[in-house]
Amino acid sequence: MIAPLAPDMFDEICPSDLSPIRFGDKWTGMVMRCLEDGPRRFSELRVPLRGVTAKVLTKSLRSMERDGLVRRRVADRQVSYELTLLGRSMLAPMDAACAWAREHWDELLDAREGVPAER
Amino acid sequence: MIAPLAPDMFDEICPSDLSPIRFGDKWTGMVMRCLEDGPRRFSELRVPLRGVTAKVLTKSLRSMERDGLVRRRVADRQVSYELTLLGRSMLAPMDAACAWAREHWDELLDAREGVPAER
DNA sequence: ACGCGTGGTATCCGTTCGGATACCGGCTAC
DNA sequence: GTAGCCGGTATCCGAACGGATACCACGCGT
Repeated sequence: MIAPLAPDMFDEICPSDLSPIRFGDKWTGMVMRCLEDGPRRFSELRVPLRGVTAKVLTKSLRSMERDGLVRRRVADRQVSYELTLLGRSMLAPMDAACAWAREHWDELLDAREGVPAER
Repeated sequence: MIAPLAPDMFDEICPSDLSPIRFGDKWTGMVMRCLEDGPRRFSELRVPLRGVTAKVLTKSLRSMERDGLVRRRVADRQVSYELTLLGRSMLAPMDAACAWAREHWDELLDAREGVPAER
C-alpha cells in the first residue's frame, strides 16, 4: 500500500497491491500516509491499519525508526510517532510512484488478467 | 537494488540496499536496469546479476511478465527478454527513487549507524 | 561419440515475514 | 479491587523468499 487509491487505501483487499513498487515492509507505506498530517499515537495508528497486530506494527515502526524515517517520542506518559525530515522527504518518491500507478492502472490490471492462472 | 549507485550497482554488497524503496522482488530492479538499453537473453542477464541462480531469475522474470513489465520472446531458438511499454514507463518512478536515495545518502547512512546494534 | 552452452525444472533447505494468541506493567475510572 | 486502556513483549505457526544442488532436452561443434 503506497498511496490513496480508489476505493480505499486501507481496504482489506488493497487496490495498490497491484503496483510492484514497495516502500519498506508491508505496512510502511500506510504508516507514512497516516503520519503525513502530523504525529500519531500508537493506538491511533492501529485504527486505520485494520488488521495489523501490535507486534507487527511495532516491528514496522522500529525498522522505520532505524531507517531514520520516523521518530518515536514519549511525552507525558504518551508515545507518539512522527515523520522525520528524511521521512517527509520520501513522500516525494511515494507520490511519484502513486502517480505512476494511477496512470497505468488499466495496464496493470490487464497484465494480471491476461495471465490464465498460475504458471 | 534500484539504481546505478556508487561504487557499483551490482556489487556483492549493494549500496542501494540502504534505500527502503523496492521494485518488485530482490532482482526486479536490477533486471530493469539490465533491460533498459534493449533486449537481453537469459544468460546475458545472469552475467551482471552475479550470484543469481537460474531458478530465482526465472521466477523473477515470470512475475515481471505477469505484471506486464517484461515480454519474453522466442526467436530463432533463442529466448530474449525486453521491457514492455509499461515496464519502460516504470523507469520514471525508479529514477525518482534513485534520485531521492542519492540525495539523502548521508542521512540514510547516519540513521543506520546511529543504531547501536539490534534492538 | 562426447562435451558444451542454453534455458530452464525439481527438490531440498534455512531464513524471514506476517499473523494469532497470550501475556505484561503502569496507569486510570468506577 | 477490579476492570479497562495503553504500549507494548513472548511464543508459536504457516507461508513465502531466496539460495544450493542436481538434473533435463535440445542443438551445436569437432
